[in-house]
Amino acid sequence: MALTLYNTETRKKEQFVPFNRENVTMYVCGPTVYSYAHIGNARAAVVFDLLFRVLQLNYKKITYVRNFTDIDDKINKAASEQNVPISEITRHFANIYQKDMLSLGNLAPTLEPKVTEHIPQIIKIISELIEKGHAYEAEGHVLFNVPSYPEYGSLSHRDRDDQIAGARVETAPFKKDAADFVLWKPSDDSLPGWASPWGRGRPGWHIECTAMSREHLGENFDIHGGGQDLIFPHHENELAQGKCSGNHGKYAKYWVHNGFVKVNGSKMSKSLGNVFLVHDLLEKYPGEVLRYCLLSSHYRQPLDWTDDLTSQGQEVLDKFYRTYLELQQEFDLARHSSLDEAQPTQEIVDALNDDLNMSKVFAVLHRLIAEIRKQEDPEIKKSLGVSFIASARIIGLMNFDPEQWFQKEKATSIKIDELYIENLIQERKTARSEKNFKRADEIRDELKSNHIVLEDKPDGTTEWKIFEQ
RNA sequence: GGUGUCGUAGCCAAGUGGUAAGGCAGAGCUCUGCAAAAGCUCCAUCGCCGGUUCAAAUCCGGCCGACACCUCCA
Repeated sequence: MALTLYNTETRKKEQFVPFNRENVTMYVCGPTVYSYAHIGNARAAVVFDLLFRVLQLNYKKITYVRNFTDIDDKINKAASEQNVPISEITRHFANIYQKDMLSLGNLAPTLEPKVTEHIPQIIKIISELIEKGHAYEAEGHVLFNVPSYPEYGSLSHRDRDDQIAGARVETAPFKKDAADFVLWKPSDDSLPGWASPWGRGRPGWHIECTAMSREHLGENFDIHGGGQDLIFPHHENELAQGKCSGNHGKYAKYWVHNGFVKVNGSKMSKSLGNVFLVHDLLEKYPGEVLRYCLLSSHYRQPLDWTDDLTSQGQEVLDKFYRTYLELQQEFDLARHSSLDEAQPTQEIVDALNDDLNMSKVFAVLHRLIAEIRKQEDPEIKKSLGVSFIASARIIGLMNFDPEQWFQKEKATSIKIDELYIENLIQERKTARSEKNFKRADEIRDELKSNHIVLEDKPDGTTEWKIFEQ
């Protein structure tokens, strides 16, 4: 089955046909780096990482660009509050972002360009826009003139006339049209700025993505991604700039947008104090659990972040790793190269190609587990097992050695005295061999009251793990 | 006011015309000294009302409800 994607611009699921099969291009709006990434930022990163992986299943070479926005008024504000240069803030949080995204099992994009490294390209595009009559200078600002581009609104499907009625628009007096937006704004001495034909200043919000996508992917590229909130005005404006400057074309061929993360049914916002930071969540859950949760509903649907969701994620991942562990113990998979060469099953690939149908993917993974469990022929079992692991890995899960996975769980939260636990396990073993089940149960209970649960394995050993609450 | 998205079991979530995938939780049984794991079994008629059709969760209309964007935001 060929890859199909839902295109925001046409509002349809379309078959994906790249401009160039030899180099598929994708640009995704990355973070503005002035604080920690929250779980909503993470969703976008995970969704497009998944798409990156799916593209790799279909094509040899993918160029995936995800930018860092490192010049922005929020950054300026943070920098002046802390009395440090903006680069100190942006470098710090860009680093954290990269680490957090890695923890979630995301592959690194091909390129991660920064806005401040593309000022000349930005100035060039703005100059082109002015030359072609799509932009004008006013009081040190340069603005894009929306009426000069009749197709404006084609991406977000908004009719300008209908918008104005109830919208809370504060119009700057120097705008020719209320919808005009800033391409370049002046900086006084207290603000970061760059020399330009219009004086010292800094870029507006949307122009950077036009410049960076053009620099690294060309004037036309295949996929443009981001969160749903970016459709308007960010992507609409970006598209206008892209099509009105340089040569003409489609700009981006497929616009793909992921849905929002909600928290207990309502929007995540600072004022409600319900913003979950990836950084904090990683203290409590393995990155793969968070990844599972983020992938558990279709990427275009809203995702409600709840305790139920994370505990379900933990259960499912444990089940996956339990299967992996059994396979590992039976076949010593790590010793063989079979794992590295293994491919996901065709059914999984088809589900992914169908606009990233993750529910189908998980259904197949669970079915594979059941088949593995029941399979008695070792050769068939091994082959199923290898397919299962390869299939889970293609979506960015099962990157840990299974023993490491369960070991890691032990290490989280709650302070543990391993020696104390091991001693009690020994004592219980002795008690059990003497049929002193009363004492054996006492030990189980005692550990249980300390959040430790014991599991007797078929081979006679006893393992322990921590349970919450 | 404009523009969209959505409403499927306790929870998560597919399915978009032919009589409801999967998972989590739960219940029962098997196995196990106990517990866990594993296996088997059970657990919905798809927000409401009306229409189209031989046939609708799936198409159309109306209503109710939730959410988002139109302002910085993934």
